Amino acid sequence: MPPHRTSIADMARALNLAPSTVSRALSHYPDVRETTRQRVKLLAQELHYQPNQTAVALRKGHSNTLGVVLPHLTGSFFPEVVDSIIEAANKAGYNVLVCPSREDTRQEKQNLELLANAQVAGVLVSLASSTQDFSHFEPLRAAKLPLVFFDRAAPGLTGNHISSVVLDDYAGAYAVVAHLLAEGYQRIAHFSGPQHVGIYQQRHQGYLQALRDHGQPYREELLYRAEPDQQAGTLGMQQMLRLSLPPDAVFSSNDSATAGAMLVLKQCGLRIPDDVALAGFSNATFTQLTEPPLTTVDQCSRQMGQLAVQLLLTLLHPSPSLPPPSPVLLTPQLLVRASSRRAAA
Amino acid sequence: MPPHRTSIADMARALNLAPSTVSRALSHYPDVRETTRQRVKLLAQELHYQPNQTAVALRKGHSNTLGVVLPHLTGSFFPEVVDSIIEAANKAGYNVLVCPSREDTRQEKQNLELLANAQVAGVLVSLASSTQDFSHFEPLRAAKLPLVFFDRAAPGLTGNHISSVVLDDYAGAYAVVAHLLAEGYQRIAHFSGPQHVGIYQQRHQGYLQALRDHGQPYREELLYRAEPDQQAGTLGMQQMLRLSLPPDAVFSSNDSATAGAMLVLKQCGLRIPDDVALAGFSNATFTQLTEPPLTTVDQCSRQMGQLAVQLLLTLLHPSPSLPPPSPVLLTPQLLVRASSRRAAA
DNA sequence: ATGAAAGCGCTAACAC
DNA sequence: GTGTTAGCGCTTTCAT
Repeated sequence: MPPHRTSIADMARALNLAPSTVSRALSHYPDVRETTRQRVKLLAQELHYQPNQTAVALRKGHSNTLGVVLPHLTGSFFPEVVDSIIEAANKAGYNVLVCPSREDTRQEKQNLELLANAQVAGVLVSLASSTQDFSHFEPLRAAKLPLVFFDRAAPGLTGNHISSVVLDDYAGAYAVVAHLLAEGYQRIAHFSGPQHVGIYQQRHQGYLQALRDHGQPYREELLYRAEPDQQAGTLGMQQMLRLSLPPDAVFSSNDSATAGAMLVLKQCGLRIPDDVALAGFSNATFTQLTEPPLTTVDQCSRQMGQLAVQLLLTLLHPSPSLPPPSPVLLTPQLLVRASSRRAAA
Repeated sequence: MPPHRTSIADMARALNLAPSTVSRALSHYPDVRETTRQRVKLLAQELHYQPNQTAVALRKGHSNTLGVVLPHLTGSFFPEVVDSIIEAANKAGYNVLVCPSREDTRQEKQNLELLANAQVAGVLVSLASSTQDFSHFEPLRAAKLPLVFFDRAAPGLTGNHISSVVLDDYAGAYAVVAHLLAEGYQRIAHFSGPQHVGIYQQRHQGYLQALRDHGQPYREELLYRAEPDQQAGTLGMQQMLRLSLPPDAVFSSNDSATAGAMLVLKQCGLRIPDDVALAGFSNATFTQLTEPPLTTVDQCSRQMGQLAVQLLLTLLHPSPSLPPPSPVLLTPQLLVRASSRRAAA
């Protein structure tokens, strides 16, 4: 016979009680005689009773699961965020459904539908880089499904059941460029990403403003724009080296692209940071292990995941007195390493 | 009013049909008049009908969700495997619930219960390193819940609804050590992990056998054993350098530990591979970016994830004619890089 | 080819 | 304090 998962009905029968009483005894319902509660709890333990979460979810209208929609699981940033999200969610009694969108808006939309159909209690989203239009969030918004954006948020999408936690990318980028200028670098190139992605736009703006504030001209030929992966770093660096006046420093909006640039420089026999300084963004694991170690900006991945869950939990259990939580802006930390420290001149 | 998700009952009412007919029209049930099917499908599209998966799951006894239990999401191996698992699962119409055990058997057990309660269709598991006893798998086994182990499998746990895909760790380790010996290294140290974890045991055995087959003695002082992370690599390397006869090569059972060893060597002013050669295991992303790039063994992460899902799908839809799938053993590839290539003597 | 009815396991509203 | 009833949305007999 198929090994039977014991149900509330089973226990009710065995104890000569109504299913509702058993249910009440197991939950925090107050008006149950203490002896009854004990009898029920004892039997439940004996039979290893575990509630069928599917049934609970159907009854309650939502499950004990949170959905995460994110661009991908490559690099170290998103895996770290997901890990901390899951840790925080589990601690609060939630499971986590992970849905990578592969940077594709269509997939992102499909993931959101899928999560809605799975009756998740709430959703955590980091936008695909191809997403420019946010209409696929309307159904969630209409259904008032609690939603927290992390790292890549939809600008202007707000509401009582929506919040976000993002990095102050502008400040991070500004700090990098100010540091490079302070070290005496003069021609600072920037490898940026698609401009409709907020984080790349902000990093680009931080770069521009830092140049302006320090009286440096903006040189169009020192900007390279592409989805900032390792290949982009390679191509960008090659292009820069063909200039009649190549840059003496590169600030890349992503560590992977920095890695690509580094490989090109080494192949050309150029020294880092003597000939060209390098600085990136994300604090990827490998940045400490390269030669020289790479200057970068820490993205507070674990803190971001924890905060995102915390915000979502607040949205899930709204306090009638307290106002809905405000969006959170994390201040990133500049990590200066050897790749951008001018050797004593 | 709360925005109402349209249900089958709604559509039945609107079309003057029975819910059962609407359900049949939407599924692949044959005996529905074609015109009826069209009417239903049209309305479903108009109203953006999406089946409530919770209800489907409760009815069917299992959901369209797969569970993944794995040690952690750090490094690059597990994130890559998870990513490929999710990709393959989504393609087959399944969601994925990710449950890290943090290398803790208690958490692993709890995750398994949690997944069982969530009525997942099947489970993919990579064991926590602290797991030595497998009794917490008995309930799954008894419930005949389809189960596929990946990378770290439970030895001896088999059955009609259980399979596995693991790497030939023994062969990988053997290849590394054979390569080091061929390059002329004489005193090859090994950084291993907990011996009850199959993968570390196998890598250790491969190391020993390669030494034996090449007539090399086994020197106990050249073995360092610890959970092989970066810190272990640091400590292990420091310990080795204090020996009167330090090793001229280190084979670490994990790339992170190799990184730790590399940092120590650089601090001591020792050259890689001239003074000490390095080789690791996993093909972590950073191994190509260090100076020198690190020799390692590719773990076929994406292939492993895909295969694991494929096996699980086979278990989910067992063909009455075909036998249950055999465990898969993947042959890893040795990636020789500069960290272990003897400079021309 | 379609309808009626039952039930997956649970909880909440309403008796008493 | 406990029992009775209903219903979450779906699929699947069984009947016609």
